[in-house]
Amino acid sequence: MSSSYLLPNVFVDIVVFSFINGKLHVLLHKRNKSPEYGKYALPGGQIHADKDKDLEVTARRVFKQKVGGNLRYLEQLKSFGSADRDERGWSVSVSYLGLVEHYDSTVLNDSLFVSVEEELLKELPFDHFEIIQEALARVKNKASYSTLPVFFLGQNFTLVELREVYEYLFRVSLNPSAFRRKIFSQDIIERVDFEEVSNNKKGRPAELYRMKSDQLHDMGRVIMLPDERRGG
Amino acid sequence: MSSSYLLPNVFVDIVVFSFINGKLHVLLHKRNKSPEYGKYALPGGQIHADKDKDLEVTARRVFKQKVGGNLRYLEQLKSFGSADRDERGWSVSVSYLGLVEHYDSTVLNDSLFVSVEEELLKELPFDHFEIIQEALARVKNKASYSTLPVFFLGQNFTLVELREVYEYLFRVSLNPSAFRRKIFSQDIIERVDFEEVSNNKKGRPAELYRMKSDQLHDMGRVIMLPDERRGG
DNA sequence: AGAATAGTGTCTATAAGACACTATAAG
DNA sequence: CTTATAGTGTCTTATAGACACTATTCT
Repeated sequence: MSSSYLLPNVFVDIVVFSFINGKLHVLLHKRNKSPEYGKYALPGGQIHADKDKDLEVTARRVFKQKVGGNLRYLEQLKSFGSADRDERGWSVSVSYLGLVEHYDSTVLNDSLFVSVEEELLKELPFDHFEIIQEALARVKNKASYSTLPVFFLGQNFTLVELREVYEYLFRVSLNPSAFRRKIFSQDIIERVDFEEVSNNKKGRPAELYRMKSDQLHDMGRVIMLPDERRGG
Repeated sequence: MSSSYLLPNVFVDIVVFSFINGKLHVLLHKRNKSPEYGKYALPGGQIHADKDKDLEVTARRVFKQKVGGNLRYLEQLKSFGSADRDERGWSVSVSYLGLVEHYDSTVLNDSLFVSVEEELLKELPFDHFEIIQEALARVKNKASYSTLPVFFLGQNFTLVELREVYEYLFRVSLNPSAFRRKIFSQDIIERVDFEEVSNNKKGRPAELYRMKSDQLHDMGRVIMLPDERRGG
């Protein structure tokens, strides 16, 4: 029966990634409660039984309250539950993966974006480093066969911008010609005609594109990964 | 703080698939508690805070206690949590996906295997039908680019058996020649030399193979799916 | 004009699909 | 020998990588 066993604490934590200055960043939030009071950690919270219809609602509410901004993409990542991940006892973290568009500043509210390559992430409280690694693996895996990276960009984007996200994620240099062919062979993006200039740089200005629908789209395989894919 | 909000009930439920008589089956277990006492549902249970180190241990314990047998594969599927999935109030089901080898019988203990095409699955308690659909999607997705289907088969298997699992999952007819080429182009299986006969059927007996390691292996893409892949 | 960046055309290499062919068993 | 099933060889087709070429902007 439901009362015969100790109930674990349940939290919903969110790994929010953004692509800033050519590198992937993860959003951390300063804790306002003990334990680990005042330290930076993944934004998270508990279920409000009266307000939250389901887990995704909890995730969106936590993001809105603690961080704010426009979540371009959200999916459940994985649940982490064990006797020792939290000093208060058995707990479960239902973690979500969110993607947001590039922000000019790297600081907002009590939150900040930190490069995922930052060594200090290993010092995060609880198992939040492990959760971030899982989220990174998910992003790479999904990017390898889908248009996931468009959610790092604005509504309109250039093919060069899109290609650079893939190139960063997989540490490869993609052939511009093959990349365009791959993208166009699917019926997923369309030209934004009006106002086609995009840059304040030199050189030929790039054409602007946008997704035909805001959905994740399978592309079969964007690039060949040497030996990396794995799924959760 | 941990005490300021109502704690949801947390369950661990397992979707166990097996490939029996050419069709995918899911394992159901007769409930020995209310609610839904005596009805069939996914095998599941609660966390034993003293015995269970983490969620996967809980899943394996539940499987062992309620069903028993050799779990060839286990991975976390997804967590389902909402205010109304269980009449007792807010609850979270951390669900797992398990694969077992074909059983001769379809009945054991208080469990039985039911074809995933069975209409009656829609009548399962809670959101168990939805969980099964999610598990099915995961299996198909993962099978489309990996050797996941070997976990439906025994230690040794023939290429025809393996191909038939793929063919069933994707409702396609795969080219035997192309299939062999694909499998052998990866360095993942090896001949079992001794005792190479495999059948009591007519025709040329098939060669036996086994995985070189018991790990899931990425194959890039086994077949082209028309438009189906999606990930969780 | 020259530099810088964006986009195209085309050859080649690789892998998948089609399908006819050979191989090994039972009756 | 016939039938049934397993496995091979090879032609064709689709797609990815390489890379030279054209296009458009700025100074």
